[in-house]
Amino acid sequence: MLKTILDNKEEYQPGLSIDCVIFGFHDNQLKVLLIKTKYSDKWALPGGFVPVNEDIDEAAVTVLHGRTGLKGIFLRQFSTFGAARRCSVDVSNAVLDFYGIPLDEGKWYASRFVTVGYYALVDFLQTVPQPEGKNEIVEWIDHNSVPELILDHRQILDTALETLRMELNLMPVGYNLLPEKFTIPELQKLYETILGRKLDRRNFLRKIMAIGILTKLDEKKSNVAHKAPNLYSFDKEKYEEVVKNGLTQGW
Amino acid sequence: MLKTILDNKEEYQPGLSIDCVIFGFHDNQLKVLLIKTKYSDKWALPGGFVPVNEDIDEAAVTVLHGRTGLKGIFLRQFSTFGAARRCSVDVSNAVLDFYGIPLDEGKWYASRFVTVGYYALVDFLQTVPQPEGKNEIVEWIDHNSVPELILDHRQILDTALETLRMELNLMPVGYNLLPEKFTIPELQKLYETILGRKLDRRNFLRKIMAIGILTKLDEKKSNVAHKAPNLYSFDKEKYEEVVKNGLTQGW
DNA sequence: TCAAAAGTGTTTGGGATACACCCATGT
DNA sequence: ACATGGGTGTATCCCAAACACTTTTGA
Repeated sequence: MLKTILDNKEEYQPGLSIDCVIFGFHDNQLKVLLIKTKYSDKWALPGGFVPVNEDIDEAAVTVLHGRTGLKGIFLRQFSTFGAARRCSVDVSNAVLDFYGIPLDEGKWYASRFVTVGYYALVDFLQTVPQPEGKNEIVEWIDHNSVPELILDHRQILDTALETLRMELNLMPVGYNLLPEKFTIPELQKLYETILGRKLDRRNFLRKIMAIGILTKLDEKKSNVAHKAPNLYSFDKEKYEEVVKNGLTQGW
Repeated sequence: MLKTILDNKEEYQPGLSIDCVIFGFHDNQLKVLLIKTKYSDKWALPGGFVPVNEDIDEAAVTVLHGRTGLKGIFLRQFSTFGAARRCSVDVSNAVLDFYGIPLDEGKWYASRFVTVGYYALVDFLQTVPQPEGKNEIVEWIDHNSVPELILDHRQILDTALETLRMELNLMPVGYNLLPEKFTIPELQKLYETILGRKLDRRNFLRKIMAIGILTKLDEKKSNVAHKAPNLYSFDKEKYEEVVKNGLTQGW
């Protein structure tokens, strides 16, 4: 933890951190994985530091894996936040105080930090939130009910969502956010939730099928009220191809 | 310069730099402002370091102003480059050697750096390239004739252009790249150069006029071969409005 | 039998593309 | 006069948006 890092601070890039906005989808809601530590009454994005001989992308993978147990998922750098006053000495000192670390030992941590923002799309059900030790809680929170966050994390979160909305026009989304088998209405809800607006069912079906990444399964969802919707899965091969080549159309 | 920075290294964010891809437009060519230093046979992007109590955006403005003498121009962060091996010890040692700085004094400089990439769009004719001291040359280079660059600067440049192409769909471009009065064919050449493909004259005119940011002047370009083209200027007010609200269409 | 969600086709309008002719000017 | 680039209008096509009825199932 922090103590360990401070004891080995030469092995970490000074003044640089990673923050991850981890999106999941459940109950037709867009969720964000957030952390609540005992030394602050505000929530925070999961983050970490960058080992000096590790790519920042790798460091982001480490953060993600550390909090979700997931690997090989969609992860993308979207912006770097470096306002001079984005770090508050009060906050860092409170943390040092909580751990009983003297201020001079904690100088590395209390200095000005620039943070690189990444966002990830993960499968809610496969995610096992993993708190580091007993001093924190890791939880999925509905993106509409996100409480006050520390520092500029609210801005980081908003920028991530904005970027995701943009990139929805450039790539297909869903492979990492939905279970293997899903229905078209579920996929549509996902798009609607990300975009924050309603889409027409018929037009959505046509567009999403035109991309050619969906396979209609010979199976219907069971145990549902009303008419049972068909199940679909992604054609992984074609999906990857489209991710590589990009989409032409938009939403 | 470097010596001054090293003597005051506590005032700079360690391991963090700014690199600017400065685009200009002249002779129907997209130009990039590059630097050639005496201590390397390769060219480089203009860059700089980040004072600890300055926003990274401000630091980028400083770099830009330092090299071009320009202020208040279009500047945008596009990506952060943090591969572990993007910095070569050989390169930094060569620089230190050139300045006659002992290796131990130059430790700060020779450590691993992460760099934040910004790109700028500036008016070629208003730009006065400003070398720092006698050890460097600052020059506009046609983006098609960019020589080998140091480190990963080639990748940074390519990513910048890619981003610019993307953002052409989201915002109007030209206010900072063209002189006050310009012709439609000039503006079209600019778009063609950025996009790397030809556009239809008639369709271009219709689309660009539909945005509603151009004012047709009662004036024609003089001293030109063939039919004198009309001069236009940007309606600054509407231009800013569209920059704020974004475009809907694409190219 | 009724309410609620799923499945399916057609029409229409606007934007993108393709295309051709006339005009002005310097050589 | 002619070659070169500038200016303008129209037809077409395709994609996106709008829209209504039928089907299935649980309550």
